[in-house]
Order: sequence, then structure tokens, then C-alpha cells
Amino acid sequence: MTAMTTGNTSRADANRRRILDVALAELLRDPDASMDQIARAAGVVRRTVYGHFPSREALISTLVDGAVEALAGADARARAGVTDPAEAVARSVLALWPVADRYRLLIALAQRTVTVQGIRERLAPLRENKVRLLQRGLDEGAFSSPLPAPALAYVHEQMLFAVMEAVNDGLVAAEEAGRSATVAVLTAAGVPAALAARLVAEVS
Amino acid sequence: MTAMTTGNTSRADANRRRILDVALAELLRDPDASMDQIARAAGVVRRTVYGHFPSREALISTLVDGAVEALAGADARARAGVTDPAEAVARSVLALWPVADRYRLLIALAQRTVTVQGIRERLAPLRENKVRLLQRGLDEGAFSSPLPAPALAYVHEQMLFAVMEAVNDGLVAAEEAGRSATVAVLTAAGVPAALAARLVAEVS
DNA sequence: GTGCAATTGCACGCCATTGTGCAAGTCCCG
DNA sequence: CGGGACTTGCACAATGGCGTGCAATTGCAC
Repeated sequence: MTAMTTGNTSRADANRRRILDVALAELLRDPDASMDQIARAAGVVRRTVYGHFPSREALISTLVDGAVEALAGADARARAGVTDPAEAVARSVLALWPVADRYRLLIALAQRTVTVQGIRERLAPLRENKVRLLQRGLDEGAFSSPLPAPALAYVHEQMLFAVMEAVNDGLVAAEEAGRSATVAVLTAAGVPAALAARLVAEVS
Repeated sequence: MTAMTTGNTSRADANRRRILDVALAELLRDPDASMDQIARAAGVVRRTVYGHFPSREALISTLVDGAVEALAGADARARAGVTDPAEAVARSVLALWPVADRYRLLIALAQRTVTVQGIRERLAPLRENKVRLLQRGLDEGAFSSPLPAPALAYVHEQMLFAVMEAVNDGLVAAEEAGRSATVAVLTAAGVPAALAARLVAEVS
């Protein structure tokens, strides 16, 4: 059992992956889900989870690492070589949307003050990129808001969360959600609604 | 001790009030704050809290009741006799802002799936009013959004939460926050930024 | 000042959860 | 068909929270 650290059997690998997958879903449903709930949902006994992850903290931390990597990657790829702030935001949000949806749990966890050490910290670089982009847009007059760029970044994040909730509650169609959210975010940044809609239509 | 239910001594009343106040602050800092944390913060022993509230649930429920009442009252008063949708939203948000800030804990609690029975339910009437207002604005062309009115309501709520966070983190000045948040909300609803700013300046 | 309500300071019992230990299984690779 | 990696099924100790009981104490009001 201690040898699981080498973890190279197919069975063990599959289990580990499934535990992570299920944990994501389960923690999304309830951020306080116990190890037992997660284990059962993964079709495994609690003891087995501890074979793969030394602690609850470690399990969540692994989840966070994966999420941060996926988010940062998607954002970087989407914005590569784009100079227009509005278009950059549009591409970024469109690309981030599915990833953020999958890892939505993080947003929920990051909102709670008491959680895994440093979720916010690990997301900070990503956020800083966004703040810089927004600042540039405000400076160039592409955006317009009474809020300073960092606050606007908060607002954008929360807006995504809100739209995800709306999808969850059946208020918005899943296929449309990404585009709608992007238009909404641009609009909130002061881009005229018509322009935002056109831009998103072109880009996606 | 059982007689505390009649609760008419000034001392008991003061304590009860202080417990509620402190609980609000403490639960805001950490939604999972224990009864002991709350009691200590209120300068009282845990046992005393149970003298005033039969359970943790009851304590929070009392908090929720107060919040819902305050919010509903402020909203109704602010919108009385206002017909223009944009102006109604502006007045509503401006009036709701300080109350929502005080009871911000609720938003945090309402976001968590597992909490006190029916926070969402008790806030539902307030939300429905807002949805109707947004719908009317969309119909009349005052607002513009790819999101349906109920989803837009979610977005507005989350935006307020985001701005409160921004204030908390020192990104926005507290005195400006209410107006800024209102402009941001109107902008997100598709009201041109300049118009939103002017409207808020007139109204506040 | 005295009396009564309120508060305190223990004492419980209960329950959920976390993390570990260990022996007996099970599965699959070679 | 072995044999080693993985899993299971207990059992355990340690926290830590909730809600309650009761005797002793405090403090306000009258």
C-alpha cells in the first residue's frame, strides 16, 4: 500500500484520475464534501483515497494545480499576438469559459476566506495579466468604467460565476453561455452593446 | 436561565443585540465560524449564546430575517413611483448598497449550496421584483443584453459582491463605491457608460 | 440591600471527520 | 499461475463542533 507512491500500474492510475475527476464534481456540489463522500462517489473506499493523496489538503491542492495550469494555458494561447484590448478580452473570455466552467469549484473555494492555503496566490499571475489588459483598454479609451482596473477584474470574474450559475439553473442555454458571457463582460467594461455583440460574433 | 425567553432585561437585550452584531461580522470573516468564536468575539461565553438562540441555525436564521427585511424595505422605498427602468435600477442599487454591504454575509452564505434552509427562498421575492424590472427595461429598449432578465439579475448581484470585495481590498474608496457599483451595473445592463454616469450623478 | 433574571463555568454525551495501522483480500502482468 | 502492486475492511486515536444540565455567581432594578 505504501508503494502506491510510485503509482505506475494502470489500475492505480485510472483510480487516481477518477478520484480527481469525481472530487472536482463533488466539491463543486458541496465545498465541504468529506473524504468519504468523495471516495464513495468515486466508487472507492476512503482508505484508498489516502493511498493516493496524503491528506484532504493535498487532494484539493492537486486539483488547484491542474486548474491553474489549464486556465493560464488557455488564456495565454487565446491572447497570443492580439493587440486590440476589446478583442483580447473577447478571445480570452471565450477561451477561458469552458475551462473555468470545469474548474468552477475553484472560484467557489477562492471566495471563501478559509480554504486551501493560497488559492488566490496561485491565481494571482493570471489575474495580474487581466488587470494589465483592462488598464490598457481603459487608457486607450476602448473601455470605460468608474471602477479601477483591478476592481473591474473582480467584477469580470464574478460575472462569469453568475452566468455559470444561470446555466446551472437552466436560465441560459449551455451552447450560448460562453458567447453571452463574453458580450456581457465586454459590455460591463463599457464597450457599447452592439459593438460587443459584433466583435464576439466575428471572433468566435 | 430558561427564563431568558421572556428576555426583557436591558442587559439581556443588549447582549442579544451585540451577539447578533458580532455574529454578522464574524460570519462574514468566516462563514464556518463556530458558536465559540462568535461568543468570544461578543465578549460572552458560548453557553450564553445558547441562552438567546436555541441553535446555530436559529442564530443565523435571525440574521437572515433581519437582512431580508432591511433589503426589501430599502428596495421598495427607493423605487416607489419611479417608472423609468434605468432610473429605477439606479435608485434601487444606490439604496440597496449600504444595506447589502452590511449584510454581505448573506450573499456569501446564499452562494454556498449547503447552508441554512432557504436563504434563497426568502430572498426570492426581492429577486423577482428585480427580474421584472430588468425585463421591462429590456422590452422597452432601455437595456440591452444577450442574457435573459433572470440571468442578468444573477449578474447584477454578483457584481455588487465583486465591488464589495474590491472595497474590502482597498481597491475602491468606500464613499465612491455605491455610485461606482451603480454605474457598473447599469453599464452591464447595456446602458451607455456616459448616460449611466450622468443618471447616477443626477439621482444621488 | 435584596431578589431575580441573566450569566458563567464547568460537566457531560453525541456525532462527524481526519489520518493511520494492519491483515486479508483482489487484480493483473509477465 | 505465481507474486507484487493495489485495494479493501476493519479498528483506532484525536479533534472539534454542537447542544444540554446544573450549581454557583454576578449585576440591575426596585
